[in-house]
Amino acid sequence: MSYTYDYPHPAVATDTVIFGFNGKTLEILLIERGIEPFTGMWAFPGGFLKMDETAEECARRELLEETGLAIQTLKQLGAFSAVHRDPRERVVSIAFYTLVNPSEVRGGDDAVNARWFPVEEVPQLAFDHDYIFRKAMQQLRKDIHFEPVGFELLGESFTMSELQRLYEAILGIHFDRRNFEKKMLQTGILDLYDEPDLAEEMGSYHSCSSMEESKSFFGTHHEMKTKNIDELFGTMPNSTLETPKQRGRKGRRFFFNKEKYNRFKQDNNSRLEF
Amino acid sequence: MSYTYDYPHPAVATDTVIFGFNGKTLEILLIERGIEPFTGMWAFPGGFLKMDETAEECARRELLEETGLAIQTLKQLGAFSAVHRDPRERVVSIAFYTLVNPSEVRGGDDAVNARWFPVEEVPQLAFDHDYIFRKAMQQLRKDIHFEPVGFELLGESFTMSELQRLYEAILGIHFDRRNFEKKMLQTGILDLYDEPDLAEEMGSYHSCSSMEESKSFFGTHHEMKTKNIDELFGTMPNSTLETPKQRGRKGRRFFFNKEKYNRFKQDNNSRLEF
DNA sequence: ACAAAAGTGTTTGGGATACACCCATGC
DNA sequence: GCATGGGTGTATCCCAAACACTTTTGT
Repeated sequence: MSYTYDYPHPAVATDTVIFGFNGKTLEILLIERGIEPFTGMWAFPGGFLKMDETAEECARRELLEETGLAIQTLKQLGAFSAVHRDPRERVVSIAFYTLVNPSEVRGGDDAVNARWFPVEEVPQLAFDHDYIFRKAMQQLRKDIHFEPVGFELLGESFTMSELQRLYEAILGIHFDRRNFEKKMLQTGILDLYDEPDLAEEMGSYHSCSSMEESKSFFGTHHEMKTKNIDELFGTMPNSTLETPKQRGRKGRRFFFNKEKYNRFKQDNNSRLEF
Repeated sequence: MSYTYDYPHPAVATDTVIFGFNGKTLEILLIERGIEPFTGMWAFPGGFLKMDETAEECARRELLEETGLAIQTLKQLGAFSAVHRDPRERVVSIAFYTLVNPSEVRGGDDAVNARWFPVEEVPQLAFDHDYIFRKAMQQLRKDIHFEPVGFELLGESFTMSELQRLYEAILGIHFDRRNFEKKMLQTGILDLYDEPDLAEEMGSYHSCSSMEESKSFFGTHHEMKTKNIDELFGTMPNSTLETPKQRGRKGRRFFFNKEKYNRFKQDNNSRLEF
């Protein structure tokens, strides 16, 4: 079966950058390519658009097929249309990004050829995915200032320092603990989390974030270092990378109150911030 | 001649939202469709992607062909991929937006079926262009906080109140004159403009902005009102719409100092603004 | 002359920043 | 018991916001 057009048509594909946060480092989910071109290289999950689905639906479908992840929210990064970005034929890719709570995802890890990489240790990627990755990082850093994207990376509840570490990992800067907490609470979009069942909550908490698991999981690819990441993280203080133990203590837990956020959003719609 | 593929390919097109500012209102440039579908309706300039050009090159080319505008900078809005957004065939459109100094554009006005519309008076548009327009307004309002997009809408030099009216038109809010000036000057990206030749400067200034020209130009379409615009501008104070004369007085003129901006940008790269 | 816009400073309040000690927990 | 992280309050500073009168220009 073949499809004929009066004018040449490019192929249209989607690619998705999936960010995760393991309590210490920000990571992205990559798959290893099994076919040409770029066999053996790592790339973002994605695939070709079907004629009866939107780009976002396509990205969601490919994500489910390739990584087992069922994602609700995807944010569009934009279209990438360099003429020779795919050596096979002309392919325009619409890229998305999303943030997931790692605990929901660990199941997909043992899928062959799909793995999380800390953003500081991303290998060279297939196609123009290095470029897409840089754009995704920029976008994430922009968005986190205005949208509660960060909370999607954490579990249903989280401690203030988990949240702070997340912000520090994304933005690459350090905040004063007390000032950070004050500012976050002042927004009014966080509420204290009454642990519904302490054992259960702590159980899932540990299962997705203890250092032992993280270490064994990230295992052997600490030597993979690329230049583009040095550009991105050149100004990042080492502090966020040096403290090995950052989880497991008790503390007040919070949750993201969506109703309060929606009200907050309406109030702060238009303000001047050159 | 025809083109055959093993899998169905959507067509890929671009559309461009062109913002202009006439000293009082924010406008967009629309073209009237001469062919099916949506014959007679207004739409954004755009067209189909060629196989040897990027999406941005395509948008630039179509802009030149359809409106005579030679634009350097286009910002991508994103891809629009609703399955039935074009009744002819599956078309994915990559939308851009740009801001132009109206004085450079007035020449293109008399082209039949291309006209500027104040953003408050945009008619119903073809395809999903109403939606694209809303996205463009949102994006512009976001971007103006962080990027010096506004200056592209003004001439080489401008007065502080012209700049203020532009910000007020885009954001739909009112600023205190003195605070606005202080804040703008504090950024350090504006410099005083030494008029190179007073007569020449004032000449081109008047030629693109006097009220007489604006009035005759916008002439007869003040009755065109759409709901989606009411949504966007529901909270806009009437003040920006009621004062008829807002130009022509002398005053200190400024210009946008790109070198200073670049330095400013590097310094303020990462800051916390939830 | 009159109307509209340009030019100009100060005060005040709130939010951001900087900063240090004690306590609880886990090892 | 030791190390790590959790919990907590205050003083300062800077920026944003509010605010009015005089001068200049255009008609």
